[in-house]
Amino acid sequence: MPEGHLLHRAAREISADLAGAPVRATSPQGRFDAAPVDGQVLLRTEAVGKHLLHRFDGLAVHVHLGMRGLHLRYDDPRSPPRPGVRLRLSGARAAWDLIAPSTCELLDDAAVDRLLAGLGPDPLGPDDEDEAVRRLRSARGPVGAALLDQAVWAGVGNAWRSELLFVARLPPEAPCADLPDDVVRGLWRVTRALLAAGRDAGQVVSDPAAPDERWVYKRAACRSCGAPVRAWPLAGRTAYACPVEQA
DNA sequence: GTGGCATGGACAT
DNA sequence: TGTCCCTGCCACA
Repeated sequence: MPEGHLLHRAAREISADLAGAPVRATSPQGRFDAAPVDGQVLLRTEAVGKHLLHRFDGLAVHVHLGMRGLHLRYDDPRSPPRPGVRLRLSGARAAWDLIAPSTCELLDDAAVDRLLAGLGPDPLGPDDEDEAVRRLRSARGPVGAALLDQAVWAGVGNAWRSELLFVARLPPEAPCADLPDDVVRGLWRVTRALLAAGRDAGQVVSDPAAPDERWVYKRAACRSCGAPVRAWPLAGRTAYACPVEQA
């Protein structure tokens, strides 16, 4: 379930467990060469959008979970890994296993810079509101496509797309170019607030008063007004919207 | 037990 | 736009 808020949560937890000390880095599965960082001090683990970076001196392990990847944490760093673990990072307090990522690779600092250069502002990163607004308003096509474009805003995925656009009462097919500046600012601010709540809760939170509920995502009826939710493919993924409140 | 789908993205077409 | 990918979950049988 890897949208940006969960990567930020993982980064926070991995850093708390492992950063500041040498880590053991292995690939039980054998599909990743962990030797260059094995025994090195993990400076920090950070998330940028949906990307995770384990930072070592001059080198980083870049992880992207894709749709199916996951992390497993073990209190006992000696716990045997399950089959298929691509990367295990272990320290004195815990072990973190990476399973089925779409990307797990070593990057030098220049390659990290290139990666980051391709990403838009992260709602869970430094608040770069003017740049965020500029990128969204200048995106081509509908706002529902722009929100999934990681070069526009980095970290929003399909569940957030539907929920954020509902909260902002915007129809997903509204052209970005037509959105007033203050509307986009409002969307950015609610995105920052809700993703932060989601990071802290470990799940999508689109209504802080009811953190387990969704407004429209994968629902048959709008949680607010009860109208039948509209679901259709938009930018390659299923979009959900209320036909009444997001008209 | 099996098949379809998915909170992702790269790549071919 | 379609397809594939080191999975997990669900519905269904």
